[in-house]
Amino acid sequence: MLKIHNNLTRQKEIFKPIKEGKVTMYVCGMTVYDFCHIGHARVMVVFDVVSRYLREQGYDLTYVRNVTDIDDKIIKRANENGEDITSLTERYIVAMHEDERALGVLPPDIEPKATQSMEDIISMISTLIDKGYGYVGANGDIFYSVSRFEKYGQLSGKNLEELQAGERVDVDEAKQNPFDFVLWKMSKADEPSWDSPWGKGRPGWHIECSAMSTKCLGDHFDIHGGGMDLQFPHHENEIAQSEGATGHKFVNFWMHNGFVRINEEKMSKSLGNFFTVREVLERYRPEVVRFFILSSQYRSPLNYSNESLDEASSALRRLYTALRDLKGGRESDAAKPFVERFYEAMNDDFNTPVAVAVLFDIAREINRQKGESDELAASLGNTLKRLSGLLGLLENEPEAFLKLSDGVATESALGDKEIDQLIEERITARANKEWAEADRIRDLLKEQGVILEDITGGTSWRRG
RNA sequence: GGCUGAGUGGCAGAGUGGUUAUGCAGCGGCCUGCAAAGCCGUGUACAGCGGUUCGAUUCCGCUCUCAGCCUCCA
Repeated sequence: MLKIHNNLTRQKEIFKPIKEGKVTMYVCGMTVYDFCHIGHARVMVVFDVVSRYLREQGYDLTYVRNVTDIDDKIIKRANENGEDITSLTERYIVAMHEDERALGVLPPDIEPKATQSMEDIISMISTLIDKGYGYVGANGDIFYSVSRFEKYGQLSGKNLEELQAGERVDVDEAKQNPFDFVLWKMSKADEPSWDSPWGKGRPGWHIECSAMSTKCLGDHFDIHGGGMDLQFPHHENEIAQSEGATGHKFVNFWMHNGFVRINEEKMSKSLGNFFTVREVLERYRPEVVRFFILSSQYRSPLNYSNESLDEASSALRRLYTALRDLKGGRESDAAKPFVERFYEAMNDDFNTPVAVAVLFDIAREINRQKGESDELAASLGNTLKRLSGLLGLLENEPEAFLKLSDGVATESALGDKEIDQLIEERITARANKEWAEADRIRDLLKEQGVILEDITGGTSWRRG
């Protein structure tokens, strides 16, 4: 029985979809004006695992993740580059898809773009105005009147009185209330714009998600996800807009993933302390990054450092080492306790660190069985591969994984053929009990980052 | 200031009212020509102070510390 921590109630609740057997999920995606950083990677990987698991549980899932391709930052960046916003956003959408594929993230079913959803956006704003939630501000922009929406603050646990006490909100004369937010922003002469009943302009940030999610999934859907920082005001505003416009409940389960941190501080564009996915992938293999992300629970903070990535790499090597040299075979009942624990962990709000711990327990059992019962070892190996596959892990060939190293430094070192050649020479030396020569070759390879393992029936190698 | 969340062994990271997380690193042993890998064993961990309890790291209160949101942000 799957339980999900619902941020609307701040507790774990038994997950029950609106329509039996079907799940509808919307995740706030990227604003495409730059490369994705590791924080974005976490959202992608976390909800990729959620979607894989829901499907594995037999649900017919529709997974929507939007692309924000019109916004102030995009306009600013395009101006700085002296290019059209479309050429800017298209370039970064391609880059985002490359990053996703590299990380083994399966694409969402629908990936709507704000610029292609103008009709729905305008229609929702019209409805909001008709229902008295939207008004024309002193500057011509259309605003949402938060005081009209009684439940405003339900998701973030804030109320308007407390918010008034805050000092970080701009006083804008055009608004009736400082917490009112823009639904439609009038464009200046040289800005990209779309026609609307209120004049040429562009949508506010929050309205696009309300419009696209309800368009793709209906007025009421199961899961809405995104980063912690979107909880307020973005998701709060989405609820106000959607429920204001449709008149009924918007989303049942709200899921927010924790931040990636660097030195205990949030990684973000504005702080400038971010690493892009492609920078990290120059140094670590995609699966290592994925393992790193899944080694902590999705709601916890995740501290990024080279040490953590190195550790993820070592840990993954242990799993692949267990899978090495296994024969094929079917899964057996012997795996049952492990399988049960794995599902129990996943059912507990996607507790991937515990699920991963089970993978290590299976690996230990495989290692014990190797030589004892190769059949059982192989069978457990299949279980290990199946379960890790649900996390998008261990999908490479063990030999292939072990023979590659992280980083580019060792790429230019010895090629596989030369390594095999030296190993042959060493095998001959060992056969003649020329230990000094055998050790010389082993040390030589070690200097090149190649570690030998003499196992029964031969010598295998890996890059350390 | 308001509102969240968190403080676990050398590090990372789960979890629990009384019993082994798991991984990385360390130490001892087995295996090995020697290694590597693997297996076995090993570390008096739960921020502090009170309270509830037969018993609390786990529940309650207070204190301290950290992070996040309250402005764009995954």
